Amino acid sequence: MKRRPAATANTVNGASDKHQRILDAAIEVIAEHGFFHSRVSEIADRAGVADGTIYLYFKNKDELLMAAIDSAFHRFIARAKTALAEINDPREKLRRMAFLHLDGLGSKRNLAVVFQTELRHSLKFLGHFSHNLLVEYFDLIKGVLREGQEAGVFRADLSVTMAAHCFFGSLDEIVTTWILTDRERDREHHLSTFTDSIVSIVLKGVEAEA
Amino acid sequence: MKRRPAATANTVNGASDKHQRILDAAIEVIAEHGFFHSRVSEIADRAGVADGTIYLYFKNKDELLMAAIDSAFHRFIARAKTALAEINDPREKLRRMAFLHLDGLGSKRNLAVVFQTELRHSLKFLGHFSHNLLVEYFDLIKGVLREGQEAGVFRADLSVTMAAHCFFGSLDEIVTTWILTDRERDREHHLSTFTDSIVSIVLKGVEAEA
Amino acid sequence: MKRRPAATANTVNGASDKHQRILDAAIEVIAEHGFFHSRVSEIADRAGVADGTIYLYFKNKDELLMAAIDSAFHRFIARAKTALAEINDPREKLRRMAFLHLDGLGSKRNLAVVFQTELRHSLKFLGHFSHNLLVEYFDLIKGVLREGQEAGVFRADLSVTMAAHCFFGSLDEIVTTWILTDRERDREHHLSTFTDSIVSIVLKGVEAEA
Amino acid sequence: MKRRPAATANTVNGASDKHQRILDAAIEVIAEHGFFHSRVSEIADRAGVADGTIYLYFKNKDELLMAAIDSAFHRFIARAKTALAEINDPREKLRRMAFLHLDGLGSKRNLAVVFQTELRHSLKFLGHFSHNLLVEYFDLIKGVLREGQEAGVFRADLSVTMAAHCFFGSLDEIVTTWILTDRERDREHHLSTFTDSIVSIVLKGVEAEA
DNA sequence: GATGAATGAGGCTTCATTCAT
DNA sequence: CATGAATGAAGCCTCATTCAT
Repeated sequence: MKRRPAATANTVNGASDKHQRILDAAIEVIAEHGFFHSRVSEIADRAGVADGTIYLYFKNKDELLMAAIDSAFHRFIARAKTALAEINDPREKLRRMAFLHLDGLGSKRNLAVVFQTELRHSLKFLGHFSHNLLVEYFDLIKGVLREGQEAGVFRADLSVTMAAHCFFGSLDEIVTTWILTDRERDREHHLSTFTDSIVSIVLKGVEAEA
Repeated sequence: MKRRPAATANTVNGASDKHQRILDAAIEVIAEHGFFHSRVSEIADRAGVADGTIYLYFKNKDELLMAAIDSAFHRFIARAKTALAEINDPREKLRRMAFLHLDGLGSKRNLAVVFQTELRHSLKFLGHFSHNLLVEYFDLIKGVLREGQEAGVFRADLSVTMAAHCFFGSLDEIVTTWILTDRERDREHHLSTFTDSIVSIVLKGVEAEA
Repeated sequence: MKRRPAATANTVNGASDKHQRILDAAIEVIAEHGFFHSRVSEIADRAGVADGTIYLYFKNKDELLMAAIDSAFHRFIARAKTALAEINDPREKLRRMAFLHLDGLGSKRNLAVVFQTELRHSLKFLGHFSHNLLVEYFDLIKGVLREGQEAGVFRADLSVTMAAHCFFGSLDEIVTTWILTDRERDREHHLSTFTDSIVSIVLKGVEAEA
Repeated sequence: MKRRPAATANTVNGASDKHQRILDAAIEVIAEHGFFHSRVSEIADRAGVADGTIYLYFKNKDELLMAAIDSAFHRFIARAKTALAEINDPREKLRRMAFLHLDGLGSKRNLAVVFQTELRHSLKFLGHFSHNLLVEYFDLIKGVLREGQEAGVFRADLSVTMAAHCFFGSLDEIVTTWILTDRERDREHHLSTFTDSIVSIVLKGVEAEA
């Protein structure tokens, strides 16, 4: 493609992957100003490239912002998948997912802000790529729940889908609240601290009677 | 001297409450286009007033949109409060709140769209009124949970705040998924249908051992 | 149409017809800079309106420029039609048309510049309205030629269309040359001065043998 | 030190005359998009060279486009000159010029489009080289007309300049109309078909009485 | 109170041109 | 000589807001 360098061109020699630098800058700017108040020129600035360079890598502003969110989401999910592969006990898997969710977002506030305030936006108003990723994440959760049911450790009488909503919704809600908390000090409570409280409730909700 | 008409001026002679008509139009338009893509002129159109008239009732676009969301949120909460007053059993209260939440949003799709896609936005980027309302809603939930703990029907070992997050988060998540579902047919499942599934999980999660 | 004042709104009370003022300014600017180097902001300036006002009257830059050319062309043709109505002799009609063509453009250099340098452009690359007007002008010429053939004063053996091309082409060529002549003095020869020379040739070319 | 390769450098070993390939590509692109909408990168594409290479052969975009038009115009005139040298009768010369004009453009539609829609533009807004070529073409015509007057076969009472305008203008007008005609079928009438009709009129207009 | 024509600041995007390789 | 990724200036257009009627 003339006038469009391959997205992965410089990835190998790690040197100056503008593509990635632009994506990172975009996440930063979106976190600060929100989707629709993010200016292309500011993203270019932070990525250390000229305004026009953005358009060598992305068709337009919306595609850039979408790509930034998608890309971050993608890496978020990939990490979860890898981590789960090493665990067997469904209850432990669930606990681990909760921890990864809270820790992953808790350690990257910008990313968390974007996920909690802009992701739904992009789902409703922009594109469909993110939607597939969300489905993938849900499938991951549902898979664990199903395993648990088959292993007899999770209640067989409840809808896996509903349980997944409860699990994800609870985590999501905690993160949102954390994001909206302005007080620096409160944030230091490291989001992942809440893992046990949440898991304690949801797990008991889904566990089969002893 | 331009004066801003009292918000309730025409409410009495129900005839032409432009204030409310503008707020309703705003919710509609936000639901369709999102917060930052909503044009003042379109809101004016739908409310059947001139562009300039908007500014007799609201200071600027952001205040109008905030007011629209706040007003809708306010009515949403007021209904919940009223309904709860008639119930005693904490478990029944929780079940009732879940139903009201799902039914209230399930029967006004526009409102639901705004709540699920724009409310966080406004919480993070705009003002603080909605934030207070959200706190109020959470307090309502927490109040019920605390009552339950005192009555010995809810586990005493868990954080009321965390439990509230799980409860609200689960409901919120269901609504979001419903919103993002394009298929007309699926929507007909009336959101409130899911009440029992959700409550079954969360309630068991928070209930004290029999 | 909301947000679009009727094009003829103020025409009656002659006062401040912005629509026309913008069109006139556009012709001026196009004559100076050419179609694609005309800036909307400069047209707005000369018309004494804000940049945004242009867009209350025209959909976009191209539509404005096209409208300017079309409008001028339209008035040019209307004048020719009126004048011809008073004349009977086909030869005299032809002579009159030549004079009007040369005098009309010779007295409005800006208009002439636009017609000779931009009209073909707009015919090929932009829209189709001008094309219809050009056809109309040709029909006017052809009508005169046909009358002359029927009256026996013009050669019956030649294609009216070809003759019309010769007549129009000759005039058009003279105007173009005049336009491209930079020397002020030469221009003072009043374009219409050439009427007789041209008519002498073309008329003899089309006249029936005595 | 970047050096500009001699325009004829590679012409000898006919192999890779980039200079000419760029000029040809330019004519193509201008014909399609018009002068100001032609992109350097598209011309480079079609010439099969990199964008930057253009600047090894031409100072800037305008010079390239001008050169393309000039070069094509030059070859057009050269052919006419050569052909005329073989003919003696002024009337026959005129007829021959008309044929060459119509046939030359009729067989290269792209070239014709550029001549009819962009040449005036470049004359008015760009440079002066083409202007000299146009003068040369006119001198060619005027020379023939003067010969004819001296030989007593053309009217002595008319301005050679005016007659030249009529001759050129008539041909030019036919070509323009042909260009603007979209219908493939009509074009197949081979522009040169019109030679006799045109010559019949103009020649009679300029011929001396028998 | 109500109107809606007018305003003009601000941002996305294009594309001619450069220069390190 | 040739490349093509990168640059950054420049301009069209939108739309929140004002104010004369």
